[in-house]
Amino acid sequence: MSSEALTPDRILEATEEVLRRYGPAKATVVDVARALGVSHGSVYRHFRTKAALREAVTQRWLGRTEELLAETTASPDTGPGPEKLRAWLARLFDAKRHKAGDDPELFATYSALIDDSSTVVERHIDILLGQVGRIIEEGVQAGRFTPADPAQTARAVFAATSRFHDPAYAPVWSSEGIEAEFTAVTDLILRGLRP
Amino acid sequence: MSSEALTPDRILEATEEVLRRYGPAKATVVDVARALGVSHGSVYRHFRTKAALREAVTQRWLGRTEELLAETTASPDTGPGPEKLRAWLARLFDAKRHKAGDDPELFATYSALIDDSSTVVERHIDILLGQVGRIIEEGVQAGRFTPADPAQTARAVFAATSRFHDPAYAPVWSSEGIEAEFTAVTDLILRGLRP
DNA sequence: GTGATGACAGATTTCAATATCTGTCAGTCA
DNA sequence: TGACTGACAGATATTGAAATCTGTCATCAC
Repeated sequence: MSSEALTPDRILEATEEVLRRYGPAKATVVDVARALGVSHGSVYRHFRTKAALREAVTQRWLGRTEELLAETTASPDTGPGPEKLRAWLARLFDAKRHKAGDDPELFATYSALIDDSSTVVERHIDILLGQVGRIIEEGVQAGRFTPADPAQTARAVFAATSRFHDPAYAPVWSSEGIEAEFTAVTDLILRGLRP
Repeated sequence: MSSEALTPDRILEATEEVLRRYGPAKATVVDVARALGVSHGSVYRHFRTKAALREAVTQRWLGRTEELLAETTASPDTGPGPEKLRAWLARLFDAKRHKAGDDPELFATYSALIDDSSTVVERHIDILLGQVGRIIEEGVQAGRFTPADPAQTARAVFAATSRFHDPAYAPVWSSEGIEAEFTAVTDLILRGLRP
């Protein structure tokens, strides 16, 4: 029926659209197939299970944030160490907050998907931890951070800022003093990292 | 029927027992009344709604942790500032971890109750924040912490250690490197607080 | 009069019948 | 030949009728 070949990418595009429309509870593989004008059997040719399809679309969503933050990680515009780490954390918080605030339903949808895609989430966190680790390493080499194991420190920084990136806390991201709280926590961490 | 007078305390005792037996989804006011050998109308004489009963039993549960930590807060055994704050955070983590690990079902039960007792939880957090604030104040006065607004700093410390006291993270409290992670985060925070 | 009861209305939950969905695969079509 | 289809079995979700629960209150017992 369709003029274009059926590719994993087109299926993911359609899945996103169907999830946006029906939400995670109601979206079915049949819906996705219908949106593409094919039978659901064809979708199963590209994704072995519905869970695999959901994971792929979740990975894609998380990947966008990873790419955005990779820019900050690689950018030479912000100085090494404290400036870059602060910028990175602020950008992560900002990205999450906008995802949650701009389209709460879609955010809730992906939060639900995330709850049963633990492998994908672990991969995502590993990538973010890698970025933080590199920023810390750079800061240590520039003499702006006290020397310490970058991976371990990255984990601590990430854990200490959970409140500002873990979707479980999304409800408080729009509350009154959240910006001040973010600044207070970030300041505390950066003070803890200085030589 | 019963030999003793029906008091709020006896009702809370029975409610805890019923919750332990049936879980939060199945426990009914009728069950509580049956456990006490009275009609459910009598329970409503002491608690206006089932929600009020649940909140009271939740408050009681959280209160036990508050009392435990108040000991550490008031104790002169640990030195002021870093030592006391570290001891307090460790004890909080320990208390939560044991609650979660020793009786996972009961912990899940109270976690569910907590989800719809936001007022009670806010009060609980305020009390804990007050304790941390006092420890910080004491530390500042002893010259062991850098001067700063104690309430604001307490909030930051509490937020930065969420991973080790928020029930949402209970699943990771029994994982491999959690102790090392706790130490890393605590070290980072204490470094950030020093003068 | 104080404290407890249990019948009751409306709200909520349970349960089983019914419908829909997932994942497979033999067969179709170009 | 290789992408695609659609009928199918077993699993999961929906639905609505029946059962249970919450919260009230007229009445009872001491």
